[in-house]
Amino acid sequence: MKCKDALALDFVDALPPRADEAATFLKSLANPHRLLILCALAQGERNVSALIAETGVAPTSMSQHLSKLKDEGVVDFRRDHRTLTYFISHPAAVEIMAVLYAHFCAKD
Amino acid sequence: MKCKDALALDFVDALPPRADEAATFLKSLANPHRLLILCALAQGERNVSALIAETGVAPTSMSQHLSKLKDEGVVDFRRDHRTLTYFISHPAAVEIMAVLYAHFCAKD
DNA sequence: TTTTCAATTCATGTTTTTATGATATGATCA
DNA sequence: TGATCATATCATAAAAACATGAATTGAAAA
Repeated sequence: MKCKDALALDFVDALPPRADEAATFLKSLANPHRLLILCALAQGERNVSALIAETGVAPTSMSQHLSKLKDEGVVDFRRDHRTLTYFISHPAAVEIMAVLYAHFCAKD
Repeated sequence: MKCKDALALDFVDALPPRADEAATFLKSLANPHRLLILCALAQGERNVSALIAETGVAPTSMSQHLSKLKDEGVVDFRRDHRTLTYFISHPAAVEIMAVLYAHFCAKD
């Protein structure tokens, strides 16, 4: 039995009871602007102004996206002087981005 | 430099141009019913009736979810007699479920 | 060839997501 | 303490997602 098969059988049983939770988490990543934000944060922590400049997302929209990511535990922030510095706080987010990278960018 | 760091720097550059595509794909997984469907299909191919019985999702809703998964290339089907047999056709879907399993089920 | 059955499509209403402009907070600097 | 700057919240509208019942398709069996 291959490792991959064992894994498949495993999560097939364990995931359904957590489907709501898992779907809510996935949904918090499933937006192009939030992926851009997370790509920026994957390079290192950033304050909101830097994220706005780097991604082109409008300020109000940025606040809402960050708020949603924070609610879901994907990011967190710390206050630095007058600015808020955000960073990725959920390792699964990075792992999922790695899967997306492997399948949407590294194919060729 | 660790492998993880190299990966991070890599997808940070390559993913943004594909953010729309990647987000659309993630969105197609980001629903509790569709996760249930995919967990069932991860065990092996299934026809629609079996999926309905196994997941408790209503027929019309099932059709719509399968249609969305098919549009995004996550599943495909083949016609067997009078029934349609669906199966997972996108390896990234399984990889993402594995990440969800690892973080939402295998913590304890 | 008529009926049956698996599955889809249609039509509709509800909820959720997203964007945007205006306003508010709250820390800092003059 | 009054102005300024970073960021968040409010209010609203438009778009997308989701669920459900009714009608439809199309292959197979009677």
